[in-house]
Amino acid sequence: MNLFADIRALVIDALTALQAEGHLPTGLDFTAVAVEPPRDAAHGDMATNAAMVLAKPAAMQPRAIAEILAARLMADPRLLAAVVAGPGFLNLRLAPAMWQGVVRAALLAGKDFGRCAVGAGQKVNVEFVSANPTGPMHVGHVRGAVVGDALANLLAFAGWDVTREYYINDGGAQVDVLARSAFERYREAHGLEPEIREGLYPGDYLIPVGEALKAKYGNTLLDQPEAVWLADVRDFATAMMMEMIRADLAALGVSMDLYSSEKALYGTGKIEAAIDTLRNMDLIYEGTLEPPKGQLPEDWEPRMQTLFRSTAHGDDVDRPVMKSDGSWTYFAPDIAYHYDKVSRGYDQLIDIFGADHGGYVKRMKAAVSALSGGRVPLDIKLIQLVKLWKNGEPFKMSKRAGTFVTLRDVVEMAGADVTRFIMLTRKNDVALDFDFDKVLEQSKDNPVFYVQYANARVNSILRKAREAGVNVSEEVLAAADLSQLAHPAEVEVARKIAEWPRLVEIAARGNEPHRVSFYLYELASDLHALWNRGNDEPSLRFLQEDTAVSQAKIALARAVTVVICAGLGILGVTPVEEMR
RNA sequence: GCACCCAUAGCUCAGCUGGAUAGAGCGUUGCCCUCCGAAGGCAAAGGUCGCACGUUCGAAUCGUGCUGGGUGCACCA
Repeated sequence: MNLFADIRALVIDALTALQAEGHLPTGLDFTAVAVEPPRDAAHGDMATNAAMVLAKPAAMQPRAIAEILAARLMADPRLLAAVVAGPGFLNLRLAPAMWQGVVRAALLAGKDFGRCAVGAGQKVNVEFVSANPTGPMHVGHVRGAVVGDALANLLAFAGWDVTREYYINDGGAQVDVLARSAFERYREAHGLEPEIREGLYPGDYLIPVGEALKAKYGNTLLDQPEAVWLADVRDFATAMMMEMIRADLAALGVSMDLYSSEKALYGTGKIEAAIDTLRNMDLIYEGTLEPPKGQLPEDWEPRMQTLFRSTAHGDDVDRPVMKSDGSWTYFAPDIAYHYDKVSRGYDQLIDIFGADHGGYVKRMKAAVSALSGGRVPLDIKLIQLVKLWKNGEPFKMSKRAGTFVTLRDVVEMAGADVTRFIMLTRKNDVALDFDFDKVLEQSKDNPVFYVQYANARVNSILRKAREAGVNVSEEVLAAADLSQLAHPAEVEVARKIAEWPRLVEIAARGNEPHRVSFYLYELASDLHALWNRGNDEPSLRFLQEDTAVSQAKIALARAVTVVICAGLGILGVTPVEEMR
């Protein structure tokens, strides 16, 4: 249930009735009519802008519309008051039973409270992480992994049919470098001195790969030329790297539905087919690009290449799909890969990229726009950098890799739950500070702690209630006499709970999982505030002499954790039942 | 030179696809623990929403042009 949607429907009904009675002209478009929480709670429970957005098309004064709408709405028992305010706002005061109904609805729905169908079962593909299979995942990947995973959870919760996908970049030059690096470790495994030349991957994580190569091939590759072993070693090493990456993702609580391989596109005609499709639309041509404006690169020279006319779909310049030597650019298999996703019947594609891929956005959107005939929208989320801090200074060194901080370093130091939550406390296109000292602190400054603490407090209430012999089973709480919850401080909490389904919709529509984190923090604050008021006003404490009253108050608290658990579930964070 | 992102309180940041007097935390200041729910609570001060035009009943939000910061910019992946 979404109380805001319910009340909006009520407003629309009233407007329609007013039309039928001739008080409003017919043919009005109601899509802009909104029912929202007012910024200031003193204005009421909900506010509608109906009169203002309809004033012009109806050729009436906004306040006049608001007046007749208010009179009409007052006939409904669900509303206590409808007051015209300001330029034509209509402030609505809901009957207490409405808020109590929200609490009950939350208890009955449990972990599914807020689940909705705005996605309408549409198929959406979320591609994220897609780290090169050349080493362990590092900090730079963590945020993208968390955002992608949480977004996928969110969309699924809001009624989309979600596929999580990882695109393995195993077709380019970097996996050849990996193979050469691994080969040196293979030689090392045979007691030879490895030659980690400039440009090879120096990390220790390749030592086990060398050992494994030895176990598989013995010494048969030792003195062979690269041409003999490159392909085999490359496949072998890539597979091992992917094992490691899967384990890294698992440590962060991320699992993929599908791993797609770039290499698998080569030699199958898929790239050719995708390019041909574009060619048939007259979007592929042989040509020469203009030199870049401004400072000219030293070695610039005009080159005849195969180009994609991405400018026809919003890009700034056309982009090469084939190099002058006849091999594909990186863009070509990417086009084929996205064509493949489109062909698989997705209604919507989402790519989660690092911020350094900003220059890639327009061409990728152009390709998808062309290949899907404009049918499939592609949303690309660019993930800004995470800056790590420890002891008041930037944290750069990894004990494991020596050079870069790995995902494992972060998860081991902060824990997967804390890492995930903090990574979702900023919108994706803003840089994020991750301070190991602060995220582990047990204080109000730390949003993870604060939300978990709220959950733990409620669990402690439930425990105490049971000890006191109060029945707080799900059934009893859901059936409690909630008319006891009349105090403004309690209604405030119920009001926040009522916002949850609406927030899910907004966050899902905008592909913005970070909204969930902020909402949970606010909800936790409201619960803590109510708890604190119990210090001064014993009547607001959750445990009362009267069992029925206790049950009503505990039902409210329990509803808070229902929402916290649902929200944390979307974030992929485990709720904590007890603080230690 | 071009493209994309960012700019909101002293600091770190929210801000609901255009709504009312722009919010929260930290910090600052002032109150509140002999006891019953203080790993705290209550209250106050603090803003030309980077700047300038424009769109309209109404702009932090949309458009244009600037300023400042970040990122990326020919066959690299």
